[in-house]
Amino acid sequence: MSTQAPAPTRREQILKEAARLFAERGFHGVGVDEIGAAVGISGPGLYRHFPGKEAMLAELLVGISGRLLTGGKRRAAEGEGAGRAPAEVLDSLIEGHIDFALDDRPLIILHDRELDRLRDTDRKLVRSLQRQYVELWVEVVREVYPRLAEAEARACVHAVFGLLNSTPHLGRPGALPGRAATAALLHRLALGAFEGAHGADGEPGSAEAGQAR
Amino acid sequence: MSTQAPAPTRREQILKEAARLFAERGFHGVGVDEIGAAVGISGPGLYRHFPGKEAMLAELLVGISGRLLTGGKRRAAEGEGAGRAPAEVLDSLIEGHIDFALDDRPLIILHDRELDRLRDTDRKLVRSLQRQYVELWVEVVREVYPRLAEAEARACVHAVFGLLNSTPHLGRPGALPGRAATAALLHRLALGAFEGAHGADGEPGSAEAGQAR
DNA sequence: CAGCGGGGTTAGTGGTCGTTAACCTGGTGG
DNA sequence: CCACCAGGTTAACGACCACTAACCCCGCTG
Repeated sequence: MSTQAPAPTRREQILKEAARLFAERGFHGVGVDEIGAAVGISGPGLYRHFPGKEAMLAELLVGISGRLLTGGKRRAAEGEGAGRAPAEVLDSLIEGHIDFALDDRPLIILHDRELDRLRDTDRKLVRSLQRQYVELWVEVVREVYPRLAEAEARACVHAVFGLLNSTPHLGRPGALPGRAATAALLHRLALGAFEGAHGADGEPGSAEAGQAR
Repeated sequence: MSTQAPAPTRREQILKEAARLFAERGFHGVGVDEIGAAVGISGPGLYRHFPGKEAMLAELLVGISGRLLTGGKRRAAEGEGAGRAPAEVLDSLIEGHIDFALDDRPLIILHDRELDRLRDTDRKLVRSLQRQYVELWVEVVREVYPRLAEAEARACVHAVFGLLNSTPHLGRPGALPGRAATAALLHRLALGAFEGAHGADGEPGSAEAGQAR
């Protein structure tokens, strides 16, 4: 474990504090002086590490989107390589996303809150990564719940993301017993949501309109 | 229906456009000139209607928090007055929240995104309204799913709010067939989530730790 | 020991933004 | 006809803020 955290570099410190501050007060609500102060240097010293304030946000958002996607891809590949059932792969995806949501709360917040503050090129990259991540989920979900049309499945995935990403809101008094219990509860909630969506098809006549691909 | 929309007053126009802009670009990302331009007047003309930019945000957030709470109270009272089962009351709460989420997307976004930009007094008021709304749900949820400890139920409610409030994210191509289908899907997702949380108690030994009150 | 470059510092600088001031106008009641 | 007032306008002010410039220090390496 000592190789995992070999004294964080200054860049990493800055990114971590910037993420926290951006999540707390919004991108426009935080000044570079505050970010600098949070890591012990002051103001324009940040420009020795980043070309600008927006570059920090970009790196944060690209980073988390990329890590989510690669993590998801790895889990999907593990399931496909072995003969694992799709339901197990979905379990694994859910677990991975919960880990992110619980361990990187500020990033989860930024991830769907400050995307529009990026330059076009960065924003497109992040959106592309996010879209791939969603489509990864959609494929797995449709294997597990084949009665869901593609559009329905996508809506379900977005909704479950909203559910899993709600962790920031329940952090106030450390309400839940512990991390493991919270993770287990979120897992059950997510699975239940998919089950519920799959259960009855709601209005008949709306489902078969969505062609498979 | 003509009495419902008797030509929107200027104040209402301003609030509506301000909500849209705040939701799109964040409170700090929108200038008063843009808000004014969105309603056909320009810049400081807004100060004939509001004492300042923050007052607009405050009115928006207090408004939606209040409407959510009063709507929830009404639905709970209707269920209690008649001999309705708690499950029906929960259905009604879910339906009401979905209506808000689908009809007032910008406000739903602001509601959990820009709360910290308010003055202390306003923020406390909004938080109080939000807390009462959550507690209303928690009570109903615990009647329907009595095996949930209070803290668990509260976490579930927050998570389901996250789920229902995810509607902004799926709006891109009008993915789902129509409003009714989307609402039905969200309803099934929410109910399924509660069912999933209630299903197996996860780790035994963690549940009975949470005292009822 | 020279030099040099990574990583700081403080002092501007230009631009944006919320807010105020001063002024205008068209309708309305006495 | 006059006073007034709700609801605008433009101009300006002051604060803030991202970013740049100029300078500095110190641990290397040759």
